[in-house]
Formats: sequence, structure tokens, C-alpha cells
Amino acid sequence: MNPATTETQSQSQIQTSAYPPELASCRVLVLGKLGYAIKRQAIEELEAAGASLYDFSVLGVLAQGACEGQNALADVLQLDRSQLVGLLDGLEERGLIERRRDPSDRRRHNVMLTAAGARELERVREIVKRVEAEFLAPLSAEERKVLFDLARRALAHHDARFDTAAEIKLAS
Amino acid sequence: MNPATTETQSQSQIQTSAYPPELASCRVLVLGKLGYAIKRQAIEELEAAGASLYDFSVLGVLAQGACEGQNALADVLQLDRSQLVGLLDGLEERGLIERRRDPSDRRRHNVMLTAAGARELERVREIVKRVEAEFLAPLSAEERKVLFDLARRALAHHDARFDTAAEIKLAS
DNA sequence: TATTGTTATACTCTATAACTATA
DNA sequence: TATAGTTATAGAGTATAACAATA
Repeated sequence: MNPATTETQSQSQIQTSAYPPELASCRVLVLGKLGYAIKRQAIEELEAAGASLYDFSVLGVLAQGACEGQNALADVLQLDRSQLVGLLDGLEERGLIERRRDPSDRRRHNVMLTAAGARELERVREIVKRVEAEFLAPLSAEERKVLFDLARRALAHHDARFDTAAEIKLAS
Repeated sequence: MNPATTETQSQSQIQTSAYPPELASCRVLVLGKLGYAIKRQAIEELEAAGASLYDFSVLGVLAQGACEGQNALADVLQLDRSQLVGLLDGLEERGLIERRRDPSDRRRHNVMLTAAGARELERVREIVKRVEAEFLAPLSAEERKVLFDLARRALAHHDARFDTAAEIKLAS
């Protein structure tokens, strides 16, 4: 099955089951694939439970409070507003969110979490936490924290939504 | 421009420029987006230089030695072999690799790096390294190393190609 | 005329299936 | 019949453009 075990060895032959050191030590590839793999696993497990990572994000934002207009929501999630429509349609059909036309500007739909939506958030949150624990199992709790803190600091420089300092500033 | 600065504040309104703590502290999202962002930047800068991240991976594997059959290459890179065809076509047209029909099995194409391919690898390697340095600039050299080591250890549990232990075992 | 939400369209990746030539 | 490489097709996901309602 595995070519690496069936092929004969020679000095000019690649080791098909492992990356060469240059690629295995490439930060772009390692960080890229780690992120893709953990996200992929979360998506799969959420899908198996009838949810999605988008659901988690949308519900997570709405848990903070109602959202004045769908554009505001698209802005935080950095989704195209046309893509958000279908997402909200699904959540609304399942009774997890509610869209209400804004009386002061009838073009606008204010979006809010329902009680069922709050319960669903709890459910998907547990799934996400389980995936994180499973996926990062080879690391100790301390190591997981270090990995996360460094990753977040690096990310915050390129994506302001993850900037803790800004968060604190805005909240004050 | 930014909705967060133009909208009036109220207790039930989301902060559109920042994720709520639940999402900003979600490891799946942070690792997922960090990986995506650094990969994206590498792809863009490579594209601007007339190359791609695939080029880097293919050339990086072939730098180890010729590859007996395209399937072996598809196996290491975990690409579908039909996808690999177009990739190799491009590299061959640019004179960076060479496909030679295997005399002992004329179905097979052995793939090898040309001198120009080796030079191109050096060029793209520098671009990738520059992106890594730029992207992880907020971290110290020591922190970058810690981030990478933890990321690789976590990844190796799910993707054997990044398993350093296996690499050493196979090389002995 | 500009903006909000929506719908329609197009484009990029990727995954699958079919084809050829060799074995 | 099975395999290596190739080509063709289809699907998911995403980005762009047009549209109707309201301002």
C-alpha cells in the first residue's frame, strides 16, 4: 500500500512517506497545515452534529447582543454580505436566530439570538472545545497555552479582530 | 468607512471591529486563521514573483533526488495525481524539472530537478523565508522557534510527513 | 443617488470519473 | 486485468455583479 515500504532504496530516491527537512521545517507549511487540519476536524465534527463553524461564529457574535443590521455582522465575520444571507436563512429556519426589520430604517434587518440559539451555542462550543483538546492532545496544558498566545499575538498583527489590546481599549 | 466608528454605541450592540472574547480565544479559529493568513501571504508574494507555493513544495522534494514515478510525488505532497499533472506541466515548460520515461516501465515518468530548477528553488526559498520573517515579526526569534516547535509537534500527530522521529528512523 | 438585503452569475479549487498506453 | 499518466467532468466554495426596496 505505502510506496515507501514497497520501493527499494537508493540514494537518489525520495522518501515518499515524509517531507524533506526543508519542507518539514518550513514555518509557512507547518502553520498553514496545522491551521487547516484543526479547522477541518472542527468542521467535520460540527457537520456530523448538524452544525457548522459558521454557526459557531455567528452565534458567538450574537451572544454578545443583538446586531444592528446584517452588514455589521458581515463586517465582524469578514464575510461577504451575500454569503451571510444563506447562513442566516439556515439559522433562522432552525429557530436559532431572529431577523427583525428595523422600524427606524426599514431596509435594515436587526439580528438576535433566540433562547434556542443560546442553547445551540453551548452545544457547538462543547464540540469545538473537544476538538481543540483532541487535536492538541500531544501538548501539555501549559504548551497549548503558549502555542495559543504566540499564535494570537502573531495573528493580531494582521487581523485586528484578534487584537486583545484594541478590545480592551474599545470596551473602556 | 469602518462601521464601528460611525455607529452609535449601546449596550446591546456588537463591537464590529473586534471578535467577542469567546471567538478571539478560540484555538480553532486563531490557529486556523493564522495558518490561512501566513499561507495566503506566501502565495501572494510568490505569485507576484511568478511562482507558487506548489512550486516550492515540488522543487523542495525533488531537491532530495529524482522521483521514481509521479505517483510517488503525489503521495508525498498528498496531491491528487491528476492535479499534479498540470503542476508538472508548468514546471517542465519553464525548464525547472524534467520528465523522463522509465525504460524499465514505459508507463512511468521519472521526475528530476534541472539546474535551472535548483536555482529557482533557491529563489522561492528566499521569498518564503522573507514572508515568514515579516509575518512573525511581532515575535522574538526565540518565540518564533517555540511557536514552530509546538505547532510541528501538534501537527505531526495528525500528519506523519511532519514527524521528525519517523524521519530519523527512516533515514537510519 | 446611496444603502440594505437579496438573488443571480461567474470563477477558482478540488474531487471524481473516464480514457490511453503500457504491463 | 491492473497500473501510470492524462484528460474531462462535476461539485463545493467563494467572489463579483445585478436587483428590489427603502432612504
